[in-house]
Amino acid sequence: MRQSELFTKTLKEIPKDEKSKNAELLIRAGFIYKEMAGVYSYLPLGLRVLNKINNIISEEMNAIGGQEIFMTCLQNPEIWQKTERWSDEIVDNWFKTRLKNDIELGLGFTHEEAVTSIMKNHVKSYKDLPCYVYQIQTKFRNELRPKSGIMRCREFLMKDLYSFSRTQDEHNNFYEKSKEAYMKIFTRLGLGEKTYLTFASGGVFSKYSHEFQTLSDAGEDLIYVDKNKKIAINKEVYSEEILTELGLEKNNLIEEKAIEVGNIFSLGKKYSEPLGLKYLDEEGKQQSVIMGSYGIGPGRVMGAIVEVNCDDKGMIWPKEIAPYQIHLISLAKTIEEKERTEEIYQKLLSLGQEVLFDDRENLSAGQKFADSDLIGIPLKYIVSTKTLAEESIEIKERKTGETKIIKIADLK
RNA sequence: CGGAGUGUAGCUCAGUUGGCUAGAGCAUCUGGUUUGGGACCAGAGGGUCGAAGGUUCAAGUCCUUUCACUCCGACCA
Repeated sequence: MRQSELFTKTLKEIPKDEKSKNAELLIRAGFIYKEMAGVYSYLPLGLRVLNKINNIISEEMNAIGGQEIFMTCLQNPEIWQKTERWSDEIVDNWFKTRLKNDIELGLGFTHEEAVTSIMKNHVKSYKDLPCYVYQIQTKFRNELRPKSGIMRCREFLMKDLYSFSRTQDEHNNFYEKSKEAYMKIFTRLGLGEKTYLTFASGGVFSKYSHEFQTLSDAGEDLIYVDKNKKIAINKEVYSEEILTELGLEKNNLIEEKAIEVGNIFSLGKKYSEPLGLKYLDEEGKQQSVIMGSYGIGPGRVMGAIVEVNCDDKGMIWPKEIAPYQIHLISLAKTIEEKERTEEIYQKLLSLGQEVLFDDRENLSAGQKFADSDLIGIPLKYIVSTKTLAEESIEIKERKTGETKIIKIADLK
């Protein structure tokens, strides 16, 4: 991508109506646009990152047997009435709207009811189970107070997987597999070291649920972390009882603020029973399906990555999700130098590299470097009179500032 | 939803006890000089002063209502 053709621009100043680091940097770098509080659009650079996050999540969900679907935002009240989640007294963050004929609809804040209805058409026999479906789709939650930039929105993307199992053992088996898949995802996203499996309140059908919490001062949750055992307890369930249950000692725990980047729940028959999702077992008896739900918010994850990986100059993207791998910065002056820089760009493209090419004219080196630092692409490839004279390119790492010189002929 | 704060150019802000044609920096456009860490000179375009109503000879400024945004708290199935 030629930066001269990229429609987004960078801002020098901090937007007044954003205090969170993630929104400040993402807006300044032109990754996102704030439509209103808790509602953000993704611009080209931001969308590239978001898509890469989604791809990693999809790959890991596919790897444990997930089948991708795409459900609707608009929700039929009938199924939600069956689980008693339609009422505004019980669920206080519904967005609701109306058809022309005045019938009420909802904008989905989660999809247990919807997915269970779909599965009723397809799950009939024990032979159809277990089954795992997921989607990456927009959710709407009428939050009283959106905050923390893109980390707590009224409209946001969510990966939600739903598991359908025959027995509790079968469910538990998948539940454990999902924990591993989640840790793999967060490791690939560059959050592995700071992300802890965290015990949290479970709801009706299990004692605990599990959250994945990334340590950060920008977080909204307080957790107690055992860094050696790589485990944490959310303050909401912290007690003497859980300490003994998990074999943890008070002295080894540190209180930390953290961002909830994922969570997994055992749902039991909470939704399958009221909605009638049943199958016939080997003996021809009807059984209710045992369910689980597994969420990750890709937008929130993107915000968390910015919070955890930035410095006073801007963002620092991990390689696998950077909008581009290489920021080719042209400091060429003469026409001949510009042509040779263009050749380098073409060569990198032909090698299959993802390159943002800063080919903008009449900008000082300082401006280009400052923009590059803000955008946070992992590697700068700097081409100037000096480097061209030596048939070389200077490579500078965004994270460490380390530089090295390579020959143009050695590009790969 | 309770508390606090802020709304003036695309962005960040100034604007005195109400006073004449509402300003600056950044960004944008033109010309020139620059070119390895956010350069400089000259000129130009860009405003329903968040909105509605009111007081006044006169309102960005005072009053009433309202909307939006930020932060703290509550909430987050």
